[in-house]
Amino acid sequence: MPRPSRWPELLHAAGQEFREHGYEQATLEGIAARLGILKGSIYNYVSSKEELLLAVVEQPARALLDELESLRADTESGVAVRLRELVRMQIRIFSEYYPAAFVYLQHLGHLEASPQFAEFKQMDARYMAAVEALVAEGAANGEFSLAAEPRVVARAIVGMIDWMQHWFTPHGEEEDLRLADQLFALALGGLAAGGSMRAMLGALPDPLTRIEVETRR
Amino acid sequence: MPRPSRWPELLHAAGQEFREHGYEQATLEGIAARLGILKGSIYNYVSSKEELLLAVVEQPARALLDELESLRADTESGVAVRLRELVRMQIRIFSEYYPAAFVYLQHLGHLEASPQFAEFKQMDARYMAAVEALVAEGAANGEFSLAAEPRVVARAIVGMIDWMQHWFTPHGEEEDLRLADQLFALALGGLAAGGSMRAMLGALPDPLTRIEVETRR
DNA sequence: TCGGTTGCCAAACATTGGTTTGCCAACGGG
DNA sequence: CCCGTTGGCAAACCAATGTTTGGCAACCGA
Repeated sequence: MPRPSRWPELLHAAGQEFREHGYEQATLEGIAARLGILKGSIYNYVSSKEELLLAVVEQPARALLDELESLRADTESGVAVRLRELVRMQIRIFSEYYPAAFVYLQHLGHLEASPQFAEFKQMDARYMAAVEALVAEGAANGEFSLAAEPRVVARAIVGMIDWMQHWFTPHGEEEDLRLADQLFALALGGLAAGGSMRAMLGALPDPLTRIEVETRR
Repeated sequence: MPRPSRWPELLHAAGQEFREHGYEQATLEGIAARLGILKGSIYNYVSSKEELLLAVVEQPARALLDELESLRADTESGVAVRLRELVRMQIRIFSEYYPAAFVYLQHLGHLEASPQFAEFKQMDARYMAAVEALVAEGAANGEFSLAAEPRVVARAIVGMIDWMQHWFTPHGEEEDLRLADQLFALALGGLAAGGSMRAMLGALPDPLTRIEVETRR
């Protein structure tokens, strides 16, 4: 029988297991079982469990920063448009790298704590700073009219999105986009967005097509 | 030397330790060390580590539901006012039961997974349902004009608040209230809340007094 | 065909950390 | 004053699980 490198499989299996049980609870045995191998064999690919977590989480994290960079390059669009793109992007990446991105969000704490991941802490800080700058820019040029400090606004928006892991499971691109635009509309116009503000929001997604929601929060 | 029951101390120590290291990483030894006793001695108070987590988390969880109940009893105030109270309440409880409430939010997943905590899962579901109902009521009576489904709106608001654990550490009642009202203003009016919507928001908190923010997100 | 490399098995290892047990000192009500 | 209760110590127990080691079979390029 053929013997291709099963590294992608391993990554996938680890992602699944980490998502279902969390990093601590997940066992190398469980991960290995998904490939039909023994736990010891995993050490042909990585030299520790934590390194496996790193590998899983690296892809979505890097994708996030990469796209953020290209978003920064966009100096033509208005701030609101760029913010919408940011929201869309984050949800798209969440879906695209699904189990991995979920794990990333879920273990931000662990990642930032471990000295192994100083790099991630930095990546995260840069991401947060970018969002904050975007908000501040909008406030400065008059597109936004903030009722709260930019730092707080930025964190609230990011939180709204990041908490999504608890109640949303990706089902497809169309739904992802719909959800992203709903969240963006909410961020932009709040609970009153349907009224007088509707005009400046542009075409809003159809609220009649229900978005799937998990029980957990 | 006197021998008072050190149960409160234990609860406090456990809360601290769970917050700093997370439930899995925290060790009974570490908790015991805070009291100057041995880990085995903890079993005079609880019969398992998980029971200790339960005990820590029970207070804030129950407080949350209790206050939610009294909020439901309020049928006089408008929906917006009740929603503001809800936001204030959640942040107040977060601060009041600080280490414990933090642990509660951080381990929602673990709690809901463990069969031990079926009760909590139910509590959480009821809480979420209440928020959703509030949003829907506001949409129905015209106070709100939603740009997204009530389920999504409710979850976004709750997420915005719950994610707070990652960047906010309580420093005092005044600041708590200020933060709560900023978040509420954001939920109600979004990024444009300072403009045309300012009137209907009433007295907004002074955005000049900076709110302390942690580095993490 | 041959030598090295790869991927895995099989089993043992080590250590952490939750849990159990038996005992003892101090306290406090009757 | 005495006995039951409480809270803690000391040490052992034990299970889970991350990690190591040595070997072997399949594959591959030369």
